[in-house]
Amino acid sequence: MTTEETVQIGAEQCGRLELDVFAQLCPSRELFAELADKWSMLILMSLSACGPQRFSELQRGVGGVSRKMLTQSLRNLERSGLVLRTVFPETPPRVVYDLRPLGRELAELVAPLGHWTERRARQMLAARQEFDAAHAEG
Amino acid sequence: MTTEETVQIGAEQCGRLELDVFAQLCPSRELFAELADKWSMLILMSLSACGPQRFSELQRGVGGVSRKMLTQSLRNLERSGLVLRTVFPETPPRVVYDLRPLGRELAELVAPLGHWTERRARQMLAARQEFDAAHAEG
DNA sequence: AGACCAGGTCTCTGTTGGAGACCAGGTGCG
DNA sequence: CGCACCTGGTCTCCAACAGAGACCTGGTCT
Repeated sequence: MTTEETVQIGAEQCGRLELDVFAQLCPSRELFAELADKWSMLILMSLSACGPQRFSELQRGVGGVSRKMLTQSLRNLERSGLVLRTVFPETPPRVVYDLRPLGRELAELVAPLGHWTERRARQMLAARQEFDAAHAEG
Repeated sequence: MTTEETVQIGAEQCGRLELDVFAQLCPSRELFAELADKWSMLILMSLSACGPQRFSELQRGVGGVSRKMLTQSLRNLERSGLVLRTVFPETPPRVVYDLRPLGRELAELVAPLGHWTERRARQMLAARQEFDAAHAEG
């Protein structure tokens, strides 16, 4: 099976019935690429762990995220129906983000990923040191 | 900055002992950022679903990945102890990648994410259309 | 001799992310 | 009155990064 065939089959399948994240042209791949991103995942985790939050709270909660990326990721999540954005027309303005059912579902799959990373971090860091040491000589 | 320094600073930022993916300078954040990436996740999913694979098989399996990114992602996964790379000194050369226990553990958390995306894709695409329609006028 | 194979690396260029300035417009402060 | 300040963004600029495609290695086949 050639690469072109794979892509074509993937596109056809996605156009008709099957959705396949492995297929470059499948819409589900686009969605997956958007969700399989550190900022999107950290935002979902923060909303899941701490409940509804304002823009600035999220920025503080997700260390190191720029306003630009926070805005962009939140827009995407909102657009795909994972997050609800509510504006309170006060002054100064108040905007609150919360998970919608779809987002809550996803957050429950993403959170374990964060916990796993924390639990296994030392092991992975040790592996890195070993790898780096082994490849320093050669 | 060495890994040691990073760990120390990160540890301080993270409250001395705790690893916290939300903290910008925590080593676990760096690991998380590396894993919360579409290529890394798709590679893990492919290895988990289809077993050990050669470089070119992975490239065919993970639609749209460039050799550069495939190499880079595989190196990272190998470095962190998630993936095992085995070279068979034949001609032409044969290189096989497989999951190590740590990688298999992670793959079992990542796979549901892919399946969820496929299962919910239509719903998310519908939400997008609605969102785009609502924002087209305004 | 020349082409071909796998599994990369190198170079160049277009896209993306981050830093920091700017904006709206209502409020308190002097 | 004039001015700074608040939030939740947007705009601009530059550095970093991802992708496309050329090149490499070195052994076999024609």
